[in-house]
Amino acid sequence: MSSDIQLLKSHQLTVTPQRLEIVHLLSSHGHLDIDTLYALLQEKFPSLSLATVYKNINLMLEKNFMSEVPLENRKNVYELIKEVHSHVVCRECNTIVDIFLDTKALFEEATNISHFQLETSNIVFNGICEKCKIA
Amino acid sequence: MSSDIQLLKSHQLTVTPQRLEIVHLLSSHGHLDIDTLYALLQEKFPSLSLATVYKNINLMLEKNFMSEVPLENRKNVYELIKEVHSHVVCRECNTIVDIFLDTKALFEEATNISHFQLETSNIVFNGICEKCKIA
DNA sequence: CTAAATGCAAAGCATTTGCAAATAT
DNA sequence: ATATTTGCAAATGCTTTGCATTTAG
Repeated sequence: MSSDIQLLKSHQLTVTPQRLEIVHLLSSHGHLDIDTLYALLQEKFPSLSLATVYKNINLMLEKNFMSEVPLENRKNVYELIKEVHSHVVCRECNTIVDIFLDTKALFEEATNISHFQLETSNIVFNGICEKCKIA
Repeated sequence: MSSDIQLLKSHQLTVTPQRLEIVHLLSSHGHLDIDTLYALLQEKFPSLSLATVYKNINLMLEKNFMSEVPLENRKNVYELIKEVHSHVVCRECNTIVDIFLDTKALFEEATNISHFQLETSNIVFNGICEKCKIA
């Protein structure tokens, strides 16, 4: 898709087929860890090197093109930068869902208590999703 | 301190000098990553093996004696299990502060939006502490 | 005395680096 | 044509494992 090309260019990233596929996979899957991303990329580029995936992830992190989400008991996952949001993780099927919460009050509370000048937050909820709850 | 001994015993952990020092360091420092913990332990036990530190951390995690806190752009830190709380991290001096927030409303909001049965949350605020702000 | 923990060395993963060949602009 | 990226292989770094020795209960 040409919007993916624009997205890469707007972040000063040279457009390569490998990078386009990374963008495509991340926008269709939402969040992926390195190994899953590599496995999916290999379907399209069997000779792709894992080193290339690492290099691109690091580059894209530097360019603020993607972000790294640290999770408990799991490898970090990566997602394209988008509106500020929180995550909900299913402990059973590992599904990660984005949720948009109003965190203003909490942010203020945290500022008042800590006396820090707060800039960002990372909020993750862990539990079990509807499907897994039934099963 | 004998309370540290009781703490270990109550979690079915054999009491060793190395473990007592781990408890002592964690209760005095609050949060430590592996390397810092290892460095501090070596002051008291110069021949301590890093493998022993890893083994103990894993054991203590299993026994729900300590917990692992994943942070952005940093190695995980470890802390003794205590009341549910959130963390505030200074990007300048890396100080980590515990804060006790009322997250009930947010928890409910997240539950309503996601339809997950939520169990735990991990809330981290990043910013700059008072001392570093001035400096 | 028996079970468990420690320390060391080796093994096993994860991530990064260097460089020649290929590709993007 | 030049600069950048890719893929490979080697290097580095982090964590776990196996085993002999020591320590705890």
